[in-house]
Amino acid sequence: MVLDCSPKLDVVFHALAHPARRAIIRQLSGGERNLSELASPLRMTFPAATKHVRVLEGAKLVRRRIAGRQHLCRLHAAPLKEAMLWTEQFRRNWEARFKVLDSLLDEMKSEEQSRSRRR
Amino acid sequence: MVLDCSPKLDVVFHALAHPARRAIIRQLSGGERNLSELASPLRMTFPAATKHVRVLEGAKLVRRRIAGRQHLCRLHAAPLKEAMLWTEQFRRNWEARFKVLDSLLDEMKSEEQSRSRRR
DNA sequence: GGTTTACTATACCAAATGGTATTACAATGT
DNA sequence: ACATTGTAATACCATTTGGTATAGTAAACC
Repeated sequence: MVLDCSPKLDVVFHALAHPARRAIIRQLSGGERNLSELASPLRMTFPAATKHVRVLEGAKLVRRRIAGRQHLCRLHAAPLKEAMLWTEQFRRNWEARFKVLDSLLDEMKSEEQSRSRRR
Repeated sequence: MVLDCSPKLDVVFHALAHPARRAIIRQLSGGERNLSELASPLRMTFPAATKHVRVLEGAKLVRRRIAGRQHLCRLHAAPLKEAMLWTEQFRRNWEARFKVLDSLLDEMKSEEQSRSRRR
């Protein structure tokens, strides 16, 4: 079970709670970018933009490698998965036909398991 | 496409970025609760707890109805779905076998389309 | 060598956040 | 009538957040 008190979830959800940081994530989903490339589409100063990148690094959503004078960032989306798993727990609360979906989910799960057994 | 600049996502992700609020959501996923019930398991004063409930109401995640002197809260999980849809966009970035999944997704999409054409 | 270029660091600010304590009020129980 | 319960409202506090301006460093270029 995904615990509510996970400090990871705190920082991940907080990192996602700002449009600039979500825009950065979207940019990085297209591949590696340096800080200038990430900052330029944002309507703020460069230092402000790099602060947002630091927040994303704190949430382990972004990793940075230094190449000469450029700082190249890449997305590490694994924490997003954990965030989604927490959210997923409440799917039945927004899904009207949740019984149908639950059975479908179970079906897919068992199918997945039998597939991995065959491997 | 789910836009990064949606103010809804801001407030929803922010609402999720606190363990107390996630605990409240989990409690409410089990059904209606009044404020005292929500506050008692949280390690904080009552006013602090009700502030968190207000934040959740601001994110449209919680609705309140007043019955006598009790304020009964219920979960309205729909905004969680939107948050998950945004996150879902980056599934391929954490999923190793994303090509397999993408083709599966396309398959489901075209199946869905042909179903809606038949309707 | 000197000038861009890419980025960091620091200081500073206003506003929001997360909490407390306290007071007040209305509905309920005895 | 009175005490208790469930909640609101206010004031207050420390800390964090999101931004700016400015100065500084280090690599690349002419």
